[in-house]
Amino acid sequence: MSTVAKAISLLEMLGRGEPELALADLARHAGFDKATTRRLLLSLMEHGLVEQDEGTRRYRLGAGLGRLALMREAQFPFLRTAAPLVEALATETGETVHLSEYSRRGLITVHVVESTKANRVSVALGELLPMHATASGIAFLAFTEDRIRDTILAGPLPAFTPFTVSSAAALAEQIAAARARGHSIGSQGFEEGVQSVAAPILGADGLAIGTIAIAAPQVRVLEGDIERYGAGVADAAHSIGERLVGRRSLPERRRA
Amino acid sequence: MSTVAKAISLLEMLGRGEPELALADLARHAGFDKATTRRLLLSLMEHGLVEQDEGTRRYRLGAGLGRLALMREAQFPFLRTAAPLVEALATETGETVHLSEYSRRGLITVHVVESTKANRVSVALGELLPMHATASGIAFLAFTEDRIRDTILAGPLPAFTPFTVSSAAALAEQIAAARARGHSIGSQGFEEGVQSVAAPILGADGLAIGTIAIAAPQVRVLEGDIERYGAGVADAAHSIGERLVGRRSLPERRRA
DNA sequence: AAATGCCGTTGCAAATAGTGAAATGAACAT
DNA sequence: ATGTTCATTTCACTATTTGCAACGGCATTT
Repeated sequence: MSTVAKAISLLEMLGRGEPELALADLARHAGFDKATTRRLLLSLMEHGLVEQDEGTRRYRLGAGLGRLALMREAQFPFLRTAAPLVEALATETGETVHLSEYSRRGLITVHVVESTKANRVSVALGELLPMHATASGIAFLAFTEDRIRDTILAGPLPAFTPFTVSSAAALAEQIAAARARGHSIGSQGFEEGVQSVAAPILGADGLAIGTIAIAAPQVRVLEGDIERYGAGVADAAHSIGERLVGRRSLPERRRA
Repeated sequence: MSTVAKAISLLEMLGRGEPELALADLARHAGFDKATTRRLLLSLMEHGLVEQDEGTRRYRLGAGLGRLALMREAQFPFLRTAAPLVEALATETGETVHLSEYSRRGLITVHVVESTKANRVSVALGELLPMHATASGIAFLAFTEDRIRDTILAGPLPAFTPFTVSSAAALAEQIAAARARGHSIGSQGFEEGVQSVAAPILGADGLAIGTIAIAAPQVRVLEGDIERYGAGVADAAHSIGERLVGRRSLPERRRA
């Protein structure tokens, strides 16, 4: 395991769970020596990625992360571009709408507008969505490179509910259906009683860079809603993709 | 230089300037070997902190940074708490209001609401504000630990304009005045023709964790405005501090 | 078309940086 | 007071990281 990987795993550990962690806890959970852990944290603190409470000596994520995230957003305004469409769709449907972006580790929930109804689906910001068990994941897989899709199909497919699609064959089928349809349909794959619909947001190369999804309590999803929602997410995803590609300040690619 | 520090310096390099950089450029600017640079980038990519364009093979900041930043914001909701107050102050004054948070490297601009007037002050999101040359910096230094203040006073004080306070003695005086007044006043220290006023946002321990500032073109600042703005930022900063400390979901500290 | 230059990628020996056990000291609980 | 827990420091050891050099692909130039 590379030193950099260790440092990053500490960051993730600090992100998940308690707002502040003590050195000993971090070392124990990470499986590193206390001395090692501290040196890594010191390096991270040096650059503002981690902060230490002066009083309790405990560690937390630092403001430098926000800075890097802001700079990325300035270079590639995914959230700023997509947020208005997410909000519009939420208003239109009255259900929870969430936006996610692809990263190596999975789909990251970057924006959520929750339904105003009492019985609603809640999605945590920053949550990592499993590729095989969510509508967003399926929608993404349907429009990504073969390499990524194959990796998921080959890997483990843990079941989160009794309804999770956990065979590679069944998953491949769902992906193919989503590709043909333009949007995916997820039924209680990640959380019981939740029905969702998602569409891929395509980048300049025609591959998915994220997804937009509607999630609703199953009991509220009536005849025809799925189709309406499907059209809704597909439209929104399309608009986001177009705005993103148009606004791109990136120099043109070599190969298109 | 630790490996982790090298990796982070690559992140910062990717953040500053061009949205995407080639391996050779990164290696050249960072002063690392091409092979080393690539291996570091590979580690960062593994965790989603960096992404690579499939076509051009160039690197950019990754979505994983946004994830970590979101998790931090969930644990310590600085932006969410402060943003409404920033907006209110901007509406009230009609001038640009910006919010910054302390990090090891300096004050990070995390939120900006620009004036709607044509002649206005623009502040870039994610920008690092120099401690000695901005109203925000002075306000922060006036309410932080001696250690941090002394480090700045001992360090270099580069002049950004002919008006930048660049002697330690003069700076110490400004800091003392700001502490007595409760807010700081900056006059063309960072950018010519810009007048600004800032107040520190205090954390649970009574030390500054960030600042809120109003920045206006000097020509528009009339008799009495400085005092009004000073009271405005001080009030806003106070409200933010109280909400932040109150809402804190952190366990109580050992030492108060 | 052949050649040149640039870039990303890979392999390998040398060396630097990272590692872990143990000791120290400070804070807290009993 | 005493014992326990935790952060911090030290130091010899080892493994990871490093940089050179060579390779192959791609684009532009001769």
